[in-house]
Amino acid sequence: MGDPASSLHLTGLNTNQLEATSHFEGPLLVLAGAGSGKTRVLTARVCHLIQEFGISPEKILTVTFTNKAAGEMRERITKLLGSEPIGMWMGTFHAMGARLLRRHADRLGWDRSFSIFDSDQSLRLIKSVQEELGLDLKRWNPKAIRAEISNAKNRLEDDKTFQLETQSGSELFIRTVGQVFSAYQEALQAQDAFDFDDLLMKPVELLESHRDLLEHYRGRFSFILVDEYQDTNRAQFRFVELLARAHGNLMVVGDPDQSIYAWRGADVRNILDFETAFPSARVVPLEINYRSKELILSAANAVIGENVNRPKKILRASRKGGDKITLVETSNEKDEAQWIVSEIQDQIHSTQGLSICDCAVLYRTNAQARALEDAFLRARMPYQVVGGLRFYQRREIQDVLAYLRLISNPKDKTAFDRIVNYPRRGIGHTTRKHLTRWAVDQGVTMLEAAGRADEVPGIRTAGVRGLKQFADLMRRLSVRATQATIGEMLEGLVEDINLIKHLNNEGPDGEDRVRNVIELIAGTLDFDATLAQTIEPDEIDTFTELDLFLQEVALIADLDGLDPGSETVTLMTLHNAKGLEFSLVFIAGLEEGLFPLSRAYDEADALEEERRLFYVGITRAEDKLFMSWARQRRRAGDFTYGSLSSFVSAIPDKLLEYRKSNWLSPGPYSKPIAVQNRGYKISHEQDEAFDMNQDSPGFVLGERVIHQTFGSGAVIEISGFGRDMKVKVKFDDVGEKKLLLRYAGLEKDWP
DNA sequence: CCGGTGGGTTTTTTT
DNA sequence: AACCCACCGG
Ligand SMILES: Nc1ncnc2c1ncn2[C@@H]1O[C@H](COP(=O)(O)OP(=O)(O)OP(=O)(O)O)[C@@H](O)[C@H]1O
Repeated sequence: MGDPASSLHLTGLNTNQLEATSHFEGPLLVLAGAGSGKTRVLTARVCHLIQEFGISPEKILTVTFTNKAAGEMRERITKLLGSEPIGMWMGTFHAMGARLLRRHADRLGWDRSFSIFDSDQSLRLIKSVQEELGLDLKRWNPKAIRAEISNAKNRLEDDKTFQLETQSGSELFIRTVGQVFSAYQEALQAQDAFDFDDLLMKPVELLESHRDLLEHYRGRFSFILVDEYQDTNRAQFRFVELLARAHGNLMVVGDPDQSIYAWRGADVRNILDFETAFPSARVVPLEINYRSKELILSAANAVIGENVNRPKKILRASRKGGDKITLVETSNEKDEAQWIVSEIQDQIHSTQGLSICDCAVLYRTNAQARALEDAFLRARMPYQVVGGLRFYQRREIQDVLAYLRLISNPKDKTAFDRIVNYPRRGIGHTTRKHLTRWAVDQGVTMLEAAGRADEVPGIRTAGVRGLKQFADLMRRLSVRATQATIGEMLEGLVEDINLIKHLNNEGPDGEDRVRNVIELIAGTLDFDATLAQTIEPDEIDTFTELDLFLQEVALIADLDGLDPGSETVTLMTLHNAKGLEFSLVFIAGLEEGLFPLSRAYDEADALEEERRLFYVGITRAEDKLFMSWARQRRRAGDFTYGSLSSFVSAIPDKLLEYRKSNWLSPGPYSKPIAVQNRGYKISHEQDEAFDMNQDSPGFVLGERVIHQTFGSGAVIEISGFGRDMKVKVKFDDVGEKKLLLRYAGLEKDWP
């Protein structure tokens, strides 16, 4: 045992926190509310295991929600211990899965330099599979199919299981998904690729089907810790269970009230039933919130108390008092954004030591960031947006990365398809068709076929030239890849294909794109695989730097880009805010229909999840919380008229301070509302929205209707009202669909 | 083969 | 409003 005086990680912990931290063997559940120190305890326990119980770091596996969280935790641990926990595996489930697969993918029939497809690439592949199967993209929404496949994988159902379970009695849509699923999975394997969900599902398959590996990793990871356990799905549970079942040294930490990912397969029962799954579990509650002022916490508790479906738990504030929560009514989203910006300015001026990096603006949908950004730009206040369109998802970045992927994995047909004609090489639809057919016949990769384009029947000379040119280029790049660093390679690539010039010729957005590409190169110049923490010292030679670079890039999450030290206000969705804390928090867009989102009205579970999201938002605030809503908001082209979110009514009046924006409470210098609003055109749809009942045909349950694409069917459910009115129709051919009445263009079907 | 145009669809949250 | 796709003329 270490010297107690050196046990830095224990200082300041309360009794329960200490109990959890010093727990040694056997299952441990820390189920506690927001800001009670769950993450801190988990960090401390890792230190304790190493320092007090003498556990070697390489025996420990810690799963966090983001890579960023993993990095920060590693840093904290290093500080607390005075040395780095070398050999410890720490990261997201996806990163751990990828790491495992890098080592053993060959056992499943994949090459170890497999590609990882992000959701965009999955979608592309699904579309191309659909095309091959002759499934119309309009009628069978590829995104819906992707979601269905993704959910299945998160339930650990592979294509065969899925088909078996849905073969009989299922609607046509589901059976179609099954069909696409199989072809999609086949295509993935054919090009040595895994999608995001495979990174969770395949490791389970790997461990279940290979006893020796299971034994090995069970022995290796004698202690397993999982943060944010309330948002794990079935595949993740199984992964943990496989490794931890035998020794039971599993610590999970979470808060059922912060479960906000059920929509992507997370199952809160994982944490609720933990004691059933691991009967000998010790349970430690944490009941003191150290983050938020008492007043904020009271509001949070009142809000979450409205949820029926939850285990009650205690959460008391250690920080007494606090300012009232400011609730501000604004005229529209611009007004709201301006109000927020000027309030931040006021607060910074009036509060000693407060910096703009202590401020965060949270919202329900990414689209809301636009108006906020405008306001911040105009006020010249620095800000950073987390999420939205990611850097690595931008077209020009993906184009460049596709070149790298194809070098790393020549079978990656999705990458090939993306870049074979970018920049233009005169290769079109027909050429591709011939080439694909020939490649399949000969059993060679597309790249090899391109190199032998002159042998392929049916391709015109221009096409042959283009293909050979492309194959040559790739050959040169591959040679260079063996000698140069990634940064150097990228520089060479950009030069070889004249990318900068091409982008500049593209018009107004070109300059931005050029800047992005240059930023990418700059970022790769100092990429160091050993620092990427993805390999063990003895494996360095087994993986190429390129593979690891691509892997890291594929797994980057929105939040990983967040720079907490920089002098900026942070703008992000409520989902991204989970686990973070800020002195000042603004929750924007608190309108009925936006937050909670109108789509959540139909199901009680969905509405409760929205409410938990609100709870997460409120509990991010340390000192002061602001909430705002707008009477009028532009959403996707047309106007919506909102009222204050019903969520707010759960907060006792005495905790709130009501305010109005300048536009709404005209001071001596502000213009009257009527003048301000004149800029907005009153559209026709707006009137429609107001008297939907008169303008749109009223449908009744059981009524027969006809839809342009889906054909005829019967109305089986009606929900929502006004512009949000929805009908569920059971179509004769495509099964059940929920449609937004104002888009659907349904007609009555008179017999 | 390419680029422009126009029509139709979409609106949630993310590893 | 923005995006994606299909179609058409050069
Ligand atoms: N015993 C303690 N004394 C003082 N401060 C503490 C104590 N325990 C935790 N804190 C502080 O409380 C804040 C919240 O801790 P932490 O993030 O670990 O909570 P959490 O339960 O993981 O929160 P959430 O569920 O909201 O993510 C942190 O700023 C942490 O430093």
